Amino acid sequence: MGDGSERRDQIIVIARRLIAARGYSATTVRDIADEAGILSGSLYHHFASKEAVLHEILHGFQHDTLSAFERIAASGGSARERLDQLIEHAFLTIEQRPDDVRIYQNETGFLMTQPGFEFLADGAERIEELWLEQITEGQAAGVFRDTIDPRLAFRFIRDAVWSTVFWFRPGGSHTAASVSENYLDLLHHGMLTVEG
Amino acid sequence: MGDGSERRDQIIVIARRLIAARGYSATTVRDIADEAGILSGSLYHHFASKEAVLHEILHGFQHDTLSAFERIAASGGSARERLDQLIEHAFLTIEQRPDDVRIYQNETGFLMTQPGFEFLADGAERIEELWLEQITEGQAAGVFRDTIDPRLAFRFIRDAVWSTVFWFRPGGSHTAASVSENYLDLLHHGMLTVEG
Amino acid sequence: MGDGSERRDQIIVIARRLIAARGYSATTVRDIADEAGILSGSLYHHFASKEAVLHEILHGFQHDTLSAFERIAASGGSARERLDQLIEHAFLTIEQRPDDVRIYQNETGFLMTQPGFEFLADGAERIEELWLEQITEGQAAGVFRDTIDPRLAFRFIRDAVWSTVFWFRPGGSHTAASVSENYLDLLHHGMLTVEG
Amino acid sequence: MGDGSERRDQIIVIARRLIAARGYSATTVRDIADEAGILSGSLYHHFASKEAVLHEILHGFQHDTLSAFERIAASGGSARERLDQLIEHAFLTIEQRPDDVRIYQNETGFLMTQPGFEFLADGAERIEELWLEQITEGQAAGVFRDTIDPRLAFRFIRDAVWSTVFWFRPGGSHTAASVSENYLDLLHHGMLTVEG
DNA sequence: CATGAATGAGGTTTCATTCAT
DNA sequence: AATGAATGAAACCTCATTCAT
Repeated sequence: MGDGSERRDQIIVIARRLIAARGYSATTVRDIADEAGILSGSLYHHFASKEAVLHEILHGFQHDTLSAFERIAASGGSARERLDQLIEHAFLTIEQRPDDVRIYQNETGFLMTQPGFEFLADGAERIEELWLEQITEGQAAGVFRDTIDPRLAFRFIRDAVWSTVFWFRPGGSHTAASVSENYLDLLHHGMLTVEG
Repeated sequence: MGDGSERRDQIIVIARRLIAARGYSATTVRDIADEAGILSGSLYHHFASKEAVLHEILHGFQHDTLSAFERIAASGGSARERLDQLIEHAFLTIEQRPDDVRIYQNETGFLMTQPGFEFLADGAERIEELWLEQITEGQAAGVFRDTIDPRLAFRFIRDAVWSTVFWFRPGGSHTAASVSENYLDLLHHGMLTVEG
Repeated sequence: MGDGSERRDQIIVIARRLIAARGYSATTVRDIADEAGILSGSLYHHFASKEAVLHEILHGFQHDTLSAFERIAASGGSARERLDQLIEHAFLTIEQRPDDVRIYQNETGFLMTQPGFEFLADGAERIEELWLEQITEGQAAGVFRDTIDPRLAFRFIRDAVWSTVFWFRPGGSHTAASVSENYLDLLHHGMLTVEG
Repeated sequence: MGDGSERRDQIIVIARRLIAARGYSATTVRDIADEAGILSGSLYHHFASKEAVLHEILHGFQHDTLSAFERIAASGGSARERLDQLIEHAFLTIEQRPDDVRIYQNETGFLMTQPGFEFLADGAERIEELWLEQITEGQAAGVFRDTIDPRLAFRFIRDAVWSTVFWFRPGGSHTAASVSENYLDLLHHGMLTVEG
């Protein structure tokens, strides 16, 4: 178990879609097996448990996201550029892997304390570190205003960005890029005009 | 059924706490009844179903929140002042009724399409109208920058604000008021300094 | 318990209608109480149990029916006239007390062996005696053909007659009297014409 | 689900016996599972619901009965012969499948209006057509007396015949054949002697 | 690899009944 | 004579999981 057979991959793909749409606890092993064209018991040849499927989805997603964030945080440029890139990458991820993001957003809160899912808390902490670095560095450099608590700023940004996954639908009046651009504009300059 | 007896209220209070903590589908009727000191079947003397408990919690919460928003939207002052008050009221609500907010945030997405819960979509739409009015009015008045799509702005704000319920813990280094203040500062002026 | 208060009578009337329509076990104490405008628990001021209501309905009905049959069996006239009268009385009862008949037909089979409902078997036996008397007497008198087992004849007649309660609807193309007349015609002369 | 495994068949056999004896609503899923030597939940591996078991029993029975009736109605001979054969087949069915007949007699009235059981009303109507054809044809041919409403005649016959299932016990003083013979004698010639 | 059958625990709900007030 | 709250048993059903074949 752990090697990537075709069936295995197929099951993950199906599970991802269903769990994203209905939630983990409302998605049954049988739902997944049905769509894969096998019996629910047969699913246990590929995964040790229902939780193991969720584990694999979340672990894979967090690994990829964290890697990308590490890469950006270690890249050249200014703190402001790096923060922008982190945000842009998040919007890109929402566009490319919306189901993963939805699952992450929905299930992570409850799971973080569950045995076997400690990696979620660790990853969340590491992500916070990486983003915070940019904010505090930018404040130190005088490019970000320092009247705002950087921890709060991080959370405001993180939540606004990732939550878009629940309402953004490609094919509407906005692309992921235009949503990203709008958000960065708002974040950079705020809502008020100079006169306001 | 529908009027408020003492037991009924007590059950609602318990259910609110448990559902906020574990999620609706992971909270069992027995969990609720156990904490109320009655048998699970006895709960059906007070409520027609498990769903009816959730309905009452969400309906009550949405009613109160919407009323407050309507009042603010209809009050005097500038669009900017009203938007600030909407946001401040949201933070206040998070402080005073965190369980209601958590349930609303967690369960509303799936429930909105379920029969009997249409009021959730209606309410969400009305809230969007009320907030949008302030944003577009502020943009028309030249007090809010108009390079940002007002719909996107609304959603960015809404999600950032309400999501704080998942991490804000009173008694830490921040009060609800200071979180609110920080958010308004960030929203008004953005992250960048004038030089940045 | 046992005296006839107004509420008591009202409950019996309601129960009769509901049990006839849905069956005893599918009719709940709450169904009955609801229609009576009281709470289900309050019903126990008037009756010791749900079964007691059924008992009263069936006992009363059987008493009345048996009395009438006894009276007819003891009346003057020929055996044939008395058998006709028994049958006519049954059709009359179906017209006047259809709910009682339906309940009797539906529930008696299972109940007959239940403690407290032994009177049903006793009454059924007595009724069989009374009807059989007429048949055997008629056969002895040479007015009824004696190639038919009188016990079988009784049951064929009884079942055909009482079963009409399940399909006869007054206000249609037949009255209870015309149904009765048709049945007696068929019973007396059979289906075949003299040539047939 | 729908094909016939051994366990499935075994469950049907058990359910048939229990439902015939106690009635559908008084027979529990556990009763059935207990006799099959499995847990009540395991029954749902074979059937979607308790109702589905009943559906299968009734549908199968109605199908077989209707087929036989159609065959007889389409066979050669006179209307009188065909009516006799219909009646004889009914008595044969009572002897061979008494549980099916009992269930059909007991549950059909209430079920006919329930979703999923519309076939019961359709079948009952088709059966009425088939039997009526013989009666009206016989009347037209002058072999059946035409003073009797054929619809009433059908119902009198149907009810008398099928109701025997509730009292006929093989091994007593009568066989199914002798009961059938007695009924046909009564139906053909009526009770009265020529002198009567 | 998959099936088919089963487990066992637990879920929501129903319902006749009791009883203090 | 009725209420309102509760009981306790049992109902139907779900679901993750196991395992012999």
